[in-house]
Amino acid sequence: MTRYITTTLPYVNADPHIGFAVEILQADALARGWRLRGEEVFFSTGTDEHGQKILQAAEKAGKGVQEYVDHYAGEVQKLKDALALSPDAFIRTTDPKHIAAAQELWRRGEAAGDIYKKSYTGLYCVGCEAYKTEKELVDGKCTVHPALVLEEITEENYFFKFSKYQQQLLAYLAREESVVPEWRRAEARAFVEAGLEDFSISREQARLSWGVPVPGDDTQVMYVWFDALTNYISTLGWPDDTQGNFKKFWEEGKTLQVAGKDQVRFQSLMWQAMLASVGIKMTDQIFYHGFINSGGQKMSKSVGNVINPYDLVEKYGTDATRYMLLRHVHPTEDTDITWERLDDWYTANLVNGLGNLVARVMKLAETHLPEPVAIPEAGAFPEEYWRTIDAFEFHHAMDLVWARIQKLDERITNEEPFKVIKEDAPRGRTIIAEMAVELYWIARMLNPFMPHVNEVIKTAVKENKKPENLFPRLTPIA
RNA sequence: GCCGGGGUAGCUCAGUUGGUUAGAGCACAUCACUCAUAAAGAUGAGGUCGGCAGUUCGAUCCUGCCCCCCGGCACCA
Repeated sequence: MTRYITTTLPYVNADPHIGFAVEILQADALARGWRLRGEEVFFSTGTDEHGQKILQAAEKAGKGVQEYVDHYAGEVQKLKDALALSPDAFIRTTDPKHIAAAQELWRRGEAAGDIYKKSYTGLYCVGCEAYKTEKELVDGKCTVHPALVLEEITEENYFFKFSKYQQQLLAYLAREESVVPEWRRAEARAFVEAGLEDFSISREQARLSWGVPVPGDDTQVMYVWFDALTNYISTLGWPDDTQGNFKKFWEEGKTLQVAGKDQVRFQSLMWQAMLASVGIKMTDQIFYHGFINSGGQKMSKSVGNVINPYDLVEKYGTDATRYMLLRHVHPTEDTDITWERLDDWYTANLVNGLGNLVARVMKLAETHLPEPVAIPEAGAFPEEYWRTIDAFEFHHAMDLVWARIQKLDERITNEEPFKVIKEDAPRGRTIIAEMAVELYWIARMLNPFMPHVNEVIKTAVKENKKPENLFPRLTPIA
């Protein structure tokens, strides 16, 4: 089976957020896990670069908008090395091919009779040069420009016939697999059952200049997310599909989107309706992760509790960061992360746990085994291991690994090979060899989660050589 | 108000699609110190699984009611 995995695209008006790091790591772990099982995977991610907010942020930073988005797109792309990601494609919504795809999707939606013009009335802030929703206002004023009076403006926009797809969406959501976790599917259903209103998908060019032009109407620009959602198929080469990736991975493969819990409406409803409109298969499965908080609050600059992915990598290293964000962040619930907890996990599970185990086993092996042990055949992972990965239970998959780590530690304590070797050398060597093989197994199971550590341990066992410390101890601050 | 999530060891959190001893890390106590990252290991103690009632041979897990915390209730993505 071929598989397609994609994340949502981060909006490039800030540095990469830890929440996105979690999302892309989950996607990466799945991609690596499924490849390990022998499946063909296409893993895509990228950046969302249009919209008035980005234009304003660029102006505020005193940069040209293209220069600005190039910079942040670069920051996101740096995550690939920092987090050891394995994407097959990186799509930017400013790519000409993507823009052409978004316009083609529009034309086909229009041809299907699902796009029409209607007047839209909203509260417009001249200072922000943007419409404001009631929720964004405090005392009826724009929070950024409280001195200005909001203008009620009416303009003609294009709308998408969302309401037409109520029944199709309900049928889609009836499939158990369509939304994970289960209760989010119920949420989505309740929303659809309550009735759907058509939504606007364009703005006047005069008010939203940084976006994809509406085909055949120079005065209008696509509203950001109509353009952004198209990325999931434009990255595969739709509509031309000269390389056949769209056919292979979207039409014939199993498609999976990974997104944050606030995305249900956009990904499972609006985007699916858009696909239905143009006659493209709906996404097979969408997995929604929870959010990361710190110290009981949302991370924010003003609170000063922001922990960003690059901080983690700098302090703990790439694989340790992957470990912590995949094992200790609950896949679907919100998780609270503090530096104290991170240090705790790092020391307990990696320094004292995995790292120390590798050191003690490989020291014994290197000292007492005349030659490397025979490496076990590939394949034959425990059933439970695949079950947890397929169910997006990354923390449980790793619990299985750590249970084996503890068992091996226990065995060393109980069987005392370092003592046995002195009294009965052949038996001592047998015990140590078995332990080296078990260590190799542990490494193999770490492949989707800690790709570098996976390699280092396997190499150590194959060469019968104790490696450098995998996880240096944190130096306590006096 | 409606919908949803959470309330599990001193702390931070997993888990249980009802079934003999509910798990991890930290902290604490004990053992060991010969293999291992000047520090790793093992063992143990510690929980009326938010409260009350019900269903059941049996409920932390199901049902009802109640209390506390958090999130959502459409064009910010």
